[in-house]
Amino acid sequence: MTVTSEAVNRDILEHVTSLLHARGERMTVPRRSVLLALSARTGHVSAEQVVSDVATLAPAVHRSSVYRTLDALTAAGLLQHVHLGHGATAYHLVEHAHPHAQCTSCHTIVDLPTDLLDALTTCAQEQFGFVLDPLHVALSGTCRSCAHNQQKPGH
Amino acid sequence: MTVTSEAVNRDILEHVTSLLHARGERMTVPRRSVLLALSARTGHVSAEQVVSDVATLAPAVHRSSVYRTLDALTAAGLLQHVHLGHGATAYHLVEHAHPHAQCTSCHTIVDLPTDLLDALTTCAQEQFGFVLDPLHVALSGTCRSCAHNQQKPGH
DNA sequence: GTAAGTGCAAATGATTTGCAGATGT
DNA sequence: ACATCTGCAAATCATTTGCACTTAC
Repeated sequence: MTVTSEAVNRDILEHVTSLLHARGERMTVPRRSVLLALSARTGHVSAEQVVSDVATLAPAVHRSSVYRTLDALTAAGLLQHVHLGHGATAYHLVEHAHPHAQCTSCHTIVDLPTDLLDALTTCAQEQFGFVLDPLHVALSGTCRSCAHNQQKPGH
Repeated sequence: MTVTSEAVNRDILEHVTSLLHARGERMTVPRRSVLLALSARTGHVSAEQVVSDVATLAPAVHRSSVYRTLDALTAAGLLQHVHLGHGATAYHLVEHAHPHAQCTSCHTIVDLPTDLLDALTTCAQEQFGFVLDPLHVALSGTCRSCAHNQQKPGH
């Protein structure tokens, strides 16, 4: 399992490196570390989460380089971010792309199936000419367990 | 028209005052100013927008009082806020409640009909037990004119 | 009179930026 | 070599908070 995931990481690194080169950009220590940190976590990660993960991988890497790397990888189309109502932006590799919803009470992020917003997207497009990007902001509401446990959601 | 809107404001103020009193809270200069500022603008306003509007109405009112008032009015159920992907939170009186979408390119906020997310809301509830609050975060995407003018949306 | 609310200044959290020096290709 | 990146420190933007003082009721 460990060997396999290392192999996967190596493939990812090679792939990303050539993508960056194609854009006249470079593979550097901060970028490598951010990629490792991101692929080590399955889901959505905040920038600060990446910062602290990277801190253990490569302590010399500065917080601002992490932010810049996140931007660079996003520009390269490898990364996406979701704006959460509460708190910081969450990042994830594009492979895991899917819509999200965040519980306003416990702040848990719920993953939604890719097609859940298809009808809405079509509708918004046809009726308003608005081309939705359902991945860019998390929906908001109350998750199953919070909905059961309480009447007055927070925030 | 001016007389009418003053009358409307007076009614709103009376209404809000009694609502606050019912909660053991008070009607104060900052709160009055914030209400006036909010009702003067039809749509969604950022906190900083309110701060600057209030600054002309009542210069002594401090920025932090505006934020606290915005919270208080929200807690009292008179105000709602929408988290926008780009930039600050937008506030609006509950009367104007409806879903929003923000263009990632020009950052315009588009108002959506109240029922547009009904199907999605039902679906999320039935399939995931997630109770959506479609008003709490703005959807994201590209507005009609930006979609026409370009292929590569910003942000 | 007294709790609720305020102004102020300082703190916070997330993110950005200018710049001089380091590094990938 | 030289442009791309980085580390650092400082700046910024939106918002919050502790505290002594006002004010609405």
